[in-house]
Order: sequence, then structure tokens, then C-alpha cells
Amino acid sequence: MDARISKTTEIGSRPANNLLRRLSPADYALLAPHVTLDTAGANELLYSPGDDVQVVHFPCGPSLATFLVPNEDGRDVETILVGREGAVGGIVSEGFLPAYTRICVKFGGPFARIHVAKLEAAKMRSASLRNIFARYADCMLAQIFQSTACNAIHSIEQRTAKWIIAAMERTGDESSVPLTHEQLATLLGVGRSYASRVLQSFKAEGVLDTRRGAILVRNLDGLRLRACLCNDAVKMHFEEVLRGVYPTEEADLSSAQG
Amino acid sequence: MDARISKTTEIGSRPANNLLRRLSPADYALLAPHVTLDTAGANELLYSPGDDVQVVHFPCGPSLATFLVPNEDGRDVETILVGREGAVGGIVSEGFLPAYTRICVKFGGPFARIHVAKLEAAKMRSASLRNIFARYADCMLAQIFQSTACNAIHSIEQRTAKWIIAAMERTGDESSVPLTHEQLATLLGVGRSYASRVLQSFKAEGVLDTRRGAILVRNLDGLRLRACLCNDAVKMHFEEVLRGVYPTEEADLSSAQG
DNA sequence: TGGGCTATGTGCACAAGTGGACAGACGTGA
DNA sequence: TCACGTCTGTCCACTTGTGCACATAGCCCA
Repeated sequence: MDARISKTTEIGSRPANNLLRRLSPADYALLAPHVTLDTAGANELLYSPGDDVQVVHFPCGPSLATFLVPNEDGRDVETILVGREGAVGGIVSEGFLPAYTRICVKFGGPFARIHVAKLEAAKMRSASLRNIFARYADCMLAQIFQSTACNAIHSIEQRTAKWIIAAMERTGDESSVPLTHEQLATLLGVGRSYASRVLQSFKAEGVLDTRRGAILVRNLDGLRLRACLCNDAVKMHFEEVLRGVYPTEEADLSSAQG
Repeated sequence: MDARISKTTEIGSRPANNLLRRLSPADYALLAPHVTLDTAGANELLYSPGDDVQVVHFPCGPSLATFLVPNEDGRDVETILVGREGAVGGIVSEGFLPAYTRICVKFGGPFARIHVAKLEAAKMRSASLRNIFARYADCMLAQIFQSTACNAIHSIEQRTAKWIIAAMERTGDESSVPLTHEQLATLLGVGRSYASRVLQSFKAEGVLDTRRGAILVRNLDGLRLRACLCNDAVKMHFEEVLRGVYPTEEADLSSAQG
């Protein structure tokens, strides 16, 4: 009967996604009947260009999705990462439009899913729900803007460091990222050999270690020092825009960003 | 009394912005009382990071706005162009949030303005109005995604050509772009001397000519050949997403893009 | 019509990133 | 425990882009 306890309990039962956990009990109640939990493996495609977007996916726990822009020569380019701080699919468009990008699972794991129509219906019934999704859409926009700028002017070394940090912040694993050099190179839109060389230089400086298929971070501060500030700029915007919007009590759920 | 004539007449009286012209008479009637027309000069700032976004600006005719992402070293990086095909300010966020980017007038001219609160109120009253703005938001998102990818993998030569074409498509002037080399360089996030060199090579190939403060296009097809396809990809998305949404009869109003 | 400001063209030395090639290391599965 | 496929480290020649410097050209305004 204690509102505080019941709130805590209810939050505890929600999927491990910060956006969903941020909702007031009343707002979450509007969505709850339509939320399903699912698992997706790495490299699984959630959407391809042209697909009719009908389902919103909320990465939970360590799972991570990326937006890939197809390119004339077949090389997809990765743009932004979305983890448990957000959601993918129909966030800005409100669904029922052809997808522009490919949305792909980068690190497999659990995803909560809601049909766009159900979400939109709930948004029509609740101004606060509408508000929080508009705020998240704004944050996602900020994230893409920052990526555009980052790609224009920052070195590959800076971007490599940034990306590793962004991935860690989202998965919650502060020591390693499951990624081959090839995958990292694709992600940065550079050649594999150059990506290897950058990692090699980080390794020589004691910042990280490499294993087959994984990058182990040895010195997080050193890595931050080598990254551009794009991550932080976006993180600040998340905090500013989502601060005070029915904040959860768990600090780490605030808004892992990059 | 003829519906066709009255429609045409009404469209004729609207500001020269495709988004506004796309609205059905009923939808436009919801906005019309709140639309004001204004002029802004080149380099005028519409928003700076942190500003409370309260007004939507619709570039009309040849006017052009850009989104600039501030950078740690003071160099702003240009990301996307918005001309008469769209609008800036609160499109995705629905307003009343701190701006993330700087929004700057690139080419001066007329802008229609609507207070975000009025627009949102009208959206609550009309599903079709809501729909068209959601569709435009999706197009703007596509534009940014494409820019991110473009910056990651395309050469400066390709991007230079792309940018010149994008600017022309928006202003409607198919022969020249009022831009110094310095401005072009800033826009691309490259050094001025390299931008000059690229223009020089285009000039040597007979694609364009340079005047102090302006670029004159001599061979548009040649320019297209040297541009990446990012412009076209985005344009196709605009057409696909906005096609059939109360189309105007004027083809050139469809969706100038890039 | 000429001064002065700003934009432009270009040279240079250097840094960053490309792309192909290949040897060797790792690790899974048989 | 061996073989095979994949991932990794590194070499090299080459292209792209940087940043600075400086001479010159165009143009507005007195």
C-alpha cells in the first residue's frame, strides 16, 4: 500500500530498459499489456531499408542495436548505438513508414517490444508519456548530429576510443567489448588494417589489450583521454533533457550515452 | 465556389514553403492564424545550444538554414541543410527543450514562423497534420543519418559536389551558390586551402567557375557525376514518405532534397 | 581611380588513412 | 591433438587531406 514500495516493486518488474523504467506507474500501466520480451542474437536484423516499421524495440541489459546506412558499394556504415538508455524503430517517425536505415543487433540479448500502434495510442492518452518519448527522440537526434560532426572532424584514433567507451557505457561492462578488428573497422568506416594499427598503438600505451574477438580495456581514463568529447556532449544533453522526468532511483539507469 | 480554384488560390497565398503548401486546406486553416512572415539575413542565428526552442521556422523561397554542431576547438561543424522543403526548430523534439545545435541562416531570405505551442495544439486536433509533421521529421532524420555516413566514407571532392548540388536544389538557383571558399571549407569541416584546391580541380575540368564569394555551376551533370549519391538517397526517401500526402500540383514543390 | 580589405591560388612539408598482401596465432570442432 | 578457418599483426607503396605561408586578384568605398 505504500506508494514508494509499490513503485519500487513495479520498477523492479519492468524490463531493464531505462526509458521504460523512467515512465510513471500510470504511464507504464498503459504500455504494460502490450510489452513483450524477446531475445535477439548478434547481427540479427531488426529492420532493413524499406521495411514497414511497426514495432519499437527497447534493448535491455547488455544488448545493443546500431543504425546502419547502406552505401553504394555495399559497405554499410554504422552511425549510432542504442542500448538500454533508449529504443529503436518508429521513435521519431511514429511508425508505419519505410525504414531508412538498417537496424541491426550489435550485441545480442533481451529486447522489450511494443507495437508502434499501441505506443502511439498510449501517447494520445497521456501527455507525460508523449513528453518523455519526444524528449528521447530529441536525445537521439542530438546523438546523430554529434556523430555527423564527429565523423567530419575527429581522427580515427579519437573515434575508436569514443566508440569503445560508448559501447561499454551501454552494456555496463567496464572492462571489455566483444568486437573483432574487422567489425570495429566497419563501424568506423575505415580499413581493417588501420583499425588494427590504432588498437596496436593503444595496446603499446597500456590502454587496452586485445583478444581474438574482444577488446579488453586496461586503463579507462587513458582511453577517455584519447577519445573526442562527443560522447560527453551527448551524455550531457541526455541528462539535461531527461533530468527530472520521473527519475528512477538508480543512478546508473540515468542515461548511459555516447 | 469551385473547390479546385479555391484550393489553388489558397495555396497561392501561402508562404513559399513546401511543407506548408502540402497541408490540406483544413489543416492549414488551423495554422494560418499563427503564421507570421519574417526575413532573416545570412549568418543570423535562429538558435544556439541551450536555447529554449519555442518557434518553428519554415524557410521560404531561396532561404536556407543549417544545423551546426559546436566543437571543442570552437570550429562549428555543419551537418544538414534545410530549405523550403522543410522546417527547423522543434520538429522532432516538439519544442520547449534546450537546443542541441546551433541553427543558422546560411542564405538569407523570408521565413514563416509558428510558435511551437500553436503547432502542437493544432497537431492534437488533426491526425493528418500530425502525420505530415511526423513524416517530415522522419525525412529530416534520414537526412542526418545519410550525412553521418557520408562524412564517414566519402571523399571531400564528392562531398563538395554533393553540397553544391544540395544547396542549388533548395534555393532553386541552378547556376550559382553564394559561398566563399572559406565558408565551403567550414561546411565540410576541412581546411580552406584544400577546399580551394578541390574547386580548382572542378574548374579545370570545366564543371564550374569561381567568382569572389560565389560558385558558378557550368556543367550540372558533370557535378552530379563527381558527387556521392547521398543526395539522391535522401531525396528518394522524401519522395517515398511524402508522396501522396496531399500533393501539391506544382512538381517543383515536391521535395527538393539533399 | 586608387587604397585597403578580404578572398583566392598555389607551394611545400608533413600527417593521416588506404588497400593489398602475407605470415602466423588462436581456437573450435572433429 | 590435429586441421582448418578465421582473426590478428605488420609491411609497403600510394592517395588524401592538413596547416602554414605568401603572393595576387577582385571589389567596395572614399
